[in-house]
Amino acid sequence: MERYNFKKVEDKWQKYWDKTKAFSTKIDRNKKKFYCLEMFPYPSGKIHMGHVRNYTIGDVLSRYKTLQNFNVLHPMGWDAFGMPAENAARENNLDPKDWTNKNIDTMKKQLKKLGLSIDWDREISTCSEEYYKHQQKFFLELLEKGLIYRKENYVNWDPVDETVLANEQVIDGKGWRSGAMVERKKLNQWFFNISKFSQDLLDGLNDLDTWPNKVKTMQKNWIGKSFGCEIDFKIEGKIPIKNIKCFTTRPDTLFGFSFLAVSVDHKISEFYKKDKDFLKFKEECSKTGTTEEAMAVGDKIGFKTELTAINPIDPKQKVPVYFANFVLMDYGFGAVFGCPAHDQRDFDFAKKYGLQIKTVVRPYDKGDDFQVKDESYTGPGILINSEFLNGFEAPTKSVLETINILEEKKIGKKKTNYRLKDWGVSRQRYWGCPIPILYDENGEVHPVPKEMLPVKLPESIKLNVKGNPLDHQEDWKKINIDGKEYTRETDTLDTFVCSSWYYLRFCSPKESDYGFNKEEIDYWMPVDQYIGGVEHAILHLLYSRFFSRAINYQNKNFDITEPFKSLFTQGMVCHETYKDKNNNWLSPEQVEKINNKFFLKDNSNEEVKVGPSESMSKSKKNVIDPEQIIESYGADSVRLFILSDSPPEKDVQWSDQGMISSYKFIQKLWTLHNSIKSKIQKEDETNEDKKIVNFTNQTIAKITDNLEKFNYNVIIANLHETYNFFTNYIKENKNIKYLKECYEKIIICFMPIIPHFSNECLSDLGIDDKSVWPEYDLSFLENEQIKIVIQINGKKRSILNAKKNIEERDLLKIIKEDKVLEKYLNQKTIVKTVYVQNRLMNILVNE
RNA sequence: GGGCGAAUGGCGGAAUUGGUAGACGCGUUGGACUCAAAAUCCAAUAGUAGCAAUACUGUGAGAGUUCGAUUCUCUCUUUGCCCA
Repeated sequence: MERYNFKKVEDKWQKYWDKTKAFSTKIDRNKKKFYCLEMFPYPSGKIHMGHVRNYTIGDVLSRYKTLQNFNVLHPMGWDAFGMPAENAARENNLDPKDWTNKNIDTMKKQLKKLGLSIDWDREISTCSEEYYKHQQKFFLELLEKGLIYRKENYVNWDPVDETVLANEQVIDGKGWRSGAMVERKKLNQWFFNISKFSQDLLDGLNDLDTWPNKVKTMQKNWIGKSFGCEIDFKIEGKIPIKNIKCFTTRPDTLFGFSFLAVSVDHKISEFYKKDKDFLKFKEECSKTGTTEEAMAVGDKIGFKTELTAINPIDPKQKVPVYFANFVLMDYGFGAVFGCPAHDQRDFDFAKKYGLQIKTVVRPYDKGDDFQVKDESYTGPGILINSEFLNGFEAPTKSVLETINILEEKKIGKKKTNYRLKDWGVSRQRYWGCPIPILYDENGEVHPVPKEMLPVKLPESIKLNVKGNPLDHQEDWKKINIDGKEYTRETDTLDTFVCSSWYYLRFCSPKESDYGFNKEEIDYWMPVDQYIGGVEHAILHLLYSRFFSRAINYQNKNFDITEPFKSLFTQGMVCHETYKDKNNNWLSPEQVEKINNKFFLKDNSNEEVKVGPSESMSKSKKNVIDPEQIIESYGADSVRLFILSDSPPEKDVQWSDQGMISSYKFIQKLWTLHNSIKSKIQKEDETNEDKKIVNFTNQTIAKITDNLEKFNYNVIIANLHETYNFFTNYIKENKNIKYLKECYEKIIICFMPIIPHFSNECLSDLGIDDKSVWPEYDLSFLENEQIKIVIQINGKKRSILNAKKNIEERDLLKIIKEDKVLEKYLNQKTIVKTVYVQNRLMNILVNE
């Protein structure tokens, strides 16, 4: 027997799949379709273990569905625009396009080595003109429908990347990519009107049964629907503004009103723009970020105006009006009424400026003399000190009742508010999709005429400039149409726009007139299974759900609101972290394990500090390079390992031991295969023992079930069990009638996991590769002996063999004759028996 | 501070959804082969007691429902993620 040569075998099958275009897909109305999509990668240079895991999971599913005779669409592409390319190009004096395409080349080769069943004919790259020209058309289409608009707005400005960030891209007040503290800056921006669909995006979640609840909850919180009331406050003061509108979710605490706070961008700020103190204050405010989090964490500061606001339900009460840094212009109306006793933020503010703190809610277990002291009380309770509102249960009843009263008195109006804000898509970068807009000499907006699309990115551009390189490209910026001078929009689109519709493009990757072709969309969409990291739970998934709605809006050719029918979020690949004595990160390659302790490879005297296992990242150096691993152990071994150790939705620990053991296991399977093959070739098949038929049917049942439920780690266990069973079985039985048919079925079961190996085994037996997922039949078990657990008073005392479906009284007879059980039953009365057929008998006896 | 999860041997994790807890793998220990090692193969491996058959304890802690709870309910502890 030849040792299993994975290099030869994997190379052979990969070439075969390539040559026969085994995974190319066309519409086939005789088959049910299955669209399996994994989140496409950013071409950063090389694939990492996270990709290996993500794409292996998707590949297992695709191959399984193909074997089940589905028409499977399993495409791959590149999320190819973005800052790393621009930065790398700037540093190394390259063209971002060349850098990106080179990476795509490398990564494509690496993915092919994993043996993925991908239809490479549908490969797309978002930085190609072929792709982004359609995106520009979508942009104009959405603009026409009124779903895109331009406004001057404060933005999150990343001073390192010199670009605008969406709120979602600001994490802990820092840019998600650069990590720099985000600043506030006023800029003219393009916005997608995602908030128009707030309610629809929220409702849509209800239909996504097979999405993880975690993700749905995150989206729900992000959309942040809140129910409350808008209240008009009369204003007294020197400025000609009579009213300020506030939105509140707690109108019931209106009697605890002690100040009114407005955003520095509120329209009344117009009247203070010559006030030096105010301008100074405003400047101060711009240092805090624009996120809610920055507001909550940062210092609460205010600027007192000479204005007073009148409490609409208690006109005697007049309170000061402040500008405050914690009030956001784009939430509600940019004005809030302050009730310090029952809002911690208001409480901090009131303490700082010595404002009144009036308690209007008492906890259930306190009396009406309850007073808020060291912190606000935000829990439930009973309204007090609130005149006609006294006695209402807060907040359940009091909010609704108060709104009714305020509406009656024409002071307030019921209102639903959403936290979700419109999506700012302008980015001051070169390496992105150009926004197809022109400005005339008056700054008026004009869409680029359709026949002039795509607006191509200029080539050989100087990147080494401050800000947006496109801004410096005068010959590109200026354009003359019919004798009129225009200036191009130099901002490019957020790369999240590119990934919001790529799932549509995969259906019609070659369609040249429009982003997709109706017939193909109707057949393939929606994506039946989407697979990716949970880190995209909000951004990418919400944007995609928005985008399909935006296309759908006023478009008779398109009828898809939810792009992803099912979602699966896989866990990360983790590895221990290592540091030397100077706290520098060390890569696993620099470390050597001796007697359970870790030392430097170069200097075995220095012990290495071992840190917790964390998600593999370049910065912590705890990465394992997939290419090297595939080179040493083969794709099947890697696939086997990456699936074996943990459930796919959880994090998995990288383990060299585990990797080696997966590799060895493939070798063992090959040995087994050869033993089985030589048995099969002997013709004297006389042994009619059906144990193997039983085992095979049960195993197929288990694997089918585990595949459906994404229990891929358990399938690897099933594979080991199968190995153990077959190894023992052929040792015991010399000539076996059912071996061949059972073994063939079993190989097919493992095809999704280890495709090269399984195909090689089948072809080695002389079977072509047009395999079909095996059916199973558990009725085979009918006359089998099965094991039944016997409990006495709920404790397991024995396991008996019995015929399947044995009657209770027959089983009881056997129990009474059993020698082991005798001592538990002797001289005792049976009070009750509980019989679970084919599983368990519990006998309750009296002492 | 709020929301949602999670907790099972030395480790990663199984458990037909209320029915044999610890499948399968890693690690460890012992043995075979070998001059030796690696590789490979065989065996053992939750804890306590026992030569053993076996018995008792055991799924973060405590209660409850049930003939029976890792699974359902309540309280608590620890921990993770998301939002603030």
